[in-house]
Amino acid sequence: MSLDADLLLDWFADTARDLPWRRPECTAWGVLVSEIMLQQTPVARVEPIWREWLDRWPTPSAMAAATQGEVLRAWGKLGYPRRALRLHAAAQAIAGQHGDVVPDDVDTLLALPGIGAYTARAVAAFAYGKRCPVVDTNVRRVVARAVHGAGDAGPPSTTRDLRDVEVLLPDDRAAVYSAALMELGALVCTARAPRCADCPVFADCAWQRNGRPAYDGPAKAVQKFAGTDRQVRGLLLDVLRGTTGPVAKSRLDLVWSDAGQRDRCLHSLLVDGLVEQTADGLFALPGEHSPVEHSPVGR
DNA sequence: GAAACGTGGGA
DNA sequence: TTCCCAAGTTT
Repeated sequence: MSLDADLLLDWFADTARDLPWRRPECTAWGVLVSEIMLQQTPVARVEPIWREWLDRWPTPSAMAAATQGEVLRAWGKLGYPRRALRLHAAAQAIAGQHGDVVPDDVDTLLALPGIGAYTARAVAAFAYGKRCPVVDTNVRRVVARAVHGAGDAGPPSTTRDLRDVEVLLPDDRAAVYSAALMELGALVCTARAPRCADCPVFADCAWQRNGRPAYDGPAKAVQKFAGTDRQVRGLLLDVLRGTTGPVAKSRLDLVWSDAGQRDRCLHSLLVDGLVEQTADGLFALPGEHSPVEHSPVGR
């Protein structure tokens, strides 16, 4: 059983959001930037930052010439700032080794930093029209329901997930079909309270035929945030983003009362390359000041 | 395969 | 207010 491609494509043509990275004039670089930003981050928060980035850095080589600190500041509060560092590194690799052209094949894309199974195929499909399965959380949910008749997707398995979608892809317009599958999951077949009355493939849906059973897979782990290192790292980085020059450790000490956790987080940020210690012992975003050579983190 | 990794909005 | 969730990748 499969999902009617014509119904889905017609629905997509009528209903899809007019997102800037879907416009025909958007470059492959614009698509890549959008895909990295959209990893775990909602469209509404990505769109304004994406516009700033494409205005400021319209090509991989333009971004490659920026410092890491500039990139991290421009990333702002999108979250998971290592994505910004990896995108910067990817831009340098594309500029230096691929003639400033975003690669169009999945394996070459996979070799770039920050690009995994989803993003590589999303770029190949959406920027270059390749016929390859593009599987994100939306697609996994749509397939779990409409094809397998389950209440929701179980734990991810890249091999199985790719195969599940591969067999659904039509021979032509496969890239648009993938975009439509994602859009369906984002707008109609949502995690909570799906809008089945508006679904273009309602008639094909195995979950409906099954009597809409509840999800019966293993419980999904809920991520805590308050009090975690993730929160503390975010607070530390936010200080450095908001200042022009390097800051003293005493300034960073103000963001969290637990000294042990605070120092552990600062150290991990240094290890991750998100923060640098300057020659005079201050702390700053990387790439904008002469860094200390050998002795990290004083106390 | 599990855990770590930011942030904010909607229910 | 608390909890869930949002176009994942890396180790």
